[in-house]
Amino acid sequence: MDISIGELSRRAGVKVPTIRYYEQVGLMPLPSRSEAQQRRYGEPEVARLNFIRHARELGFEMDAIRELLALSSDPERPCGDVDRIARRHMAEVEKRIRKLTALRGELRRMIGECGQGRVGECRVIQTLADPSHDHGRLADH
Amino acid sequence: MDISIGELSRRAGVKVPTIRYYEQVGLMPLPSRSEAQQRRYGEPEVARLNFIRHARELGFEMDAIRELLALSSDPERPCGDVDRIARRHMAEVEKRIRKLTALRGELRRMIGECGQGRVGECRVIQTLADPSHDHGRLADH
DNA sequence: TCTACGGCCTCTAGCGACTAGAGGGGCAAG
DNA sequence: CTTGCCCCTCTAGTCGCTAGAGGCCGTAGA
Repeated sequence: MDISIGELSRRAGVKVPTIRYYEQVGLMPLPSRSEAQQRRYGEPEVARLNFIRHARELGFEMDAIRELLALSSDPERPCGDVDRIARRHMAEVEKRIRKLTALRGELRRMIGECGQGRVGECRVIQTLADPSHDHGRLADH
Repeated sequence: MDISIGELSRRAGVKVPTIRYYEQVGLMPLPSRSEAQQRRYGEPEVARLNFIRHARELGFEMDAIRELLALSSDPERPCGDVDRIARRHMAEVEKRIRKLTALRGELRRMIGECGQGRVGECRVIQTLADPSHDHGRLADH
């Protein structure tokens, strides 16, 4: 117990300002304070912050992490909700992969057609200037 | 000629506030104005905005688009720079695809292990709580 | 004793690429 | 005369942080 924010940072692999930010947005609880008003944490906070970091690394959004944290606090609850959140996120990831793969294809084609001549005949520029393409809404990466 | 911002928006497939934003950040030029101070555009602006939209759909960042626009204005220049920008961008896209594919793999494994029991035994929660994983820096999508 | 260092504190602003909203003007049709 | 539509400017919000200013506190070395 009685861990400073710096040590929590080292133990969970999350930067100090990020921890304070998580506190601000309610992902981390308001910690107790030392006499000099410094934050003090314990093992539960280390675990919680590790959970958050790992979920962020897997690309879960903060709202989803909030849900997952709430769900994980009740071990008796059936884990259908957890599963649903994870599947929803995976569907998002797969969508982004499809989108990026399509982009890569078009970029590859475009670059392959560039004959290294002058900009006036450059296929890259011409492709970009051609208004007939439409890839639906602007990309979300 | 003498196209309103609304018609430019329709012709290029870019929302009106976005056009004004592009003007603000210097991607689109300051247009001439009607007597009532409304923006008036011509064909060159339609082409330029289409170029921008298409490049954005391909995921180019605004700085890269600025460069591409500058390069495309000189047809005599050899297009090595254009090619370099496009290749750099494609390398970025490929990096993101690799990252997301790795994430998908881990999500799939995690979800596959969930026995649909209670949260207490849920593999999804356990995997997230396990601090031993480290995927390097937090994901950039 | 002075001073440098490191860690902690709060608060504010910035990133990219928009999007949303407030609050208003002007013009044509019904 | 009112309704609706298009246009204007300006400000603030999105997401998940990150960077910086400015300051406190305690210790260790010269």
